[in-house]
Amino acid sequence: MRLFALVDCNNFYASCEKLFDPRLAGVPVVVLSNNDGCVVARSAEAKELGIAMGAPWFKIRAEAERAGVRALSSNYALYADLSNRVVEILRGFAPGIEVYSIDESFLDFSGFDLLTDPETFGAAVRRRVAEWLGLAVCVGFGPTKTLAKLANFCAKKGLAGTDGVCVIRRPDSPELDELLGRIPVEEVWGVGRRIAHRLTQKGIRSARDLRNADPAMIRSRFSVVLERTVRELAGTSCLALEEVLPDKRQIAVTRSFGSRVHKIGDLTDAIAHHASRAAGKLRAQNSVAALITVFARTSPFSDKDPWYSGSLALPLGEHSSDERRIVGLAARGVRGIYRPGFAYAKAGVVLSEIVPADKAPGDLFTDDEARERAVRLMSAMDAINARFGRGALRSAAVRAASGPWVMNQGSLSPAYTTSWEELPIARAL
DNA sequence: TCTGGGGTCCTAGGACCC
DNA sequence: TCTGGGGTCCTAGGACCC
Repeated sequence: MRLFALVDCNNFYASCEKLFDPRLAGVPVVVLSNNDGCVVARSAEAKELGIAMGAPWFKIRAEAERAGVRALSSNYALYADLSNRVVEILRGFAPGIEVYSIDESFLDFSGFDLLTDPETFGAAVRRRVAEWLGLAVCVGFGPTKTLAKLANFCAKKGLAGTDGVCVIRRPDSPELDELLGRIPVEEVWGVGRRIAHRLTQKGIRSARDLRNADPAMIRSRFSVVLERTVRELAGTSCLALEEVLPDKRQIAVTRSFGSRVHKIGDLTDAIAHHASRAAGKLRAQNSVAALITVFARTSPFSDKDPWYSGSLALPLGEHSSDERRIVGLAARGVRGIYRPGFAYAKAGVVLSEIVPADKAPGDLFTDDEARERAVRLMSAMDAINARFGRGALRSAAVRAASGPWVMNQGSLSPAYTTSWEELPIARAL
């Protein structure tokens, strides 16, 4: 019998913020996306107030602040560090773990004796994360990943199970049948808005309806992906635990600007910055890329400003992760996409045709010695920046972050756990 | 004034091959 | 009059996830 668990942190970003700021206890808290654009996380109190996920902050700000809501800029240094700590704790519980997202992990207990029932085990996981980190998690167990995810949903919503733990043991039990009947089909993992709409038109409204659908029909009318979801709901495990996350095949760094950009110089600064970040991510996974795409666009929301979107794919000539090549080419590419007279709202850099550095095809004209020197230079640069901070040593094309393109972060909390200067201080009263 | 960012997978269709 | 069969590769677009 296979057994998966999905562990998911409650209101993760909002909980991380509350962890270090006692003034936020009991206060409705929302965390905003980059540029303080949209609500991407809400504390229980904020959900209670009916604040919607994804709501543009500028639209709801006045009303939310009247209701006492505190809004914070996203602090990814903090969330990533706490996420790693949660994962370390979970590793102590499970023989296999897949880190599925910053706040969710799948654990695989297939063929493993839990020594106790899953309910007790799940409670132990919750207790340890709460004691060691002060964060609340919910745990869902199921014979497939899709059912574990569903069990987690039920635990979170209090639909089944108790105290944040829900166990789906047998895919064919009458209790599960009843439960699935109460869950709308769009809550099933892999069913988004579009597919939910099409399914509903066919009379498939609940998770039970979807489980009972004919897999062959689903495959022909929808896709093989949805067919797998149907089979997983019925208890046949189709999705394996992916313990090692594969190298990225595409690396993107894109940002909305803090305010509109009009000048090519500012646009070039932004793109050079993003290219540098992307190249750093590329080297961090020990890969090289052959293609850079740069793009810039105006706001899709504005009725009065004319709309424009330009992008350009630039071959690097040979696979590379050399900061100088990537930043230089991206910055030159800006000349190809910039059109004067537009109010640019967003720009980005995408690296693709990525392969591991040791698998990069060479060609007759490759200067192996120069290439080797570049590799050593990049390692030295990355080592220096790791020690002295990002941007301590950089290409001259990457200027200090200033200008209209720099993103808004009106209310950024300290990097409590990753910077000596920002460690929280406890004082006796 | 102000609306996020970063990914993956699958499919259909076109171009091309013998 | 009558016009095959089988395949690969690539790209764009659509869908999903957090």
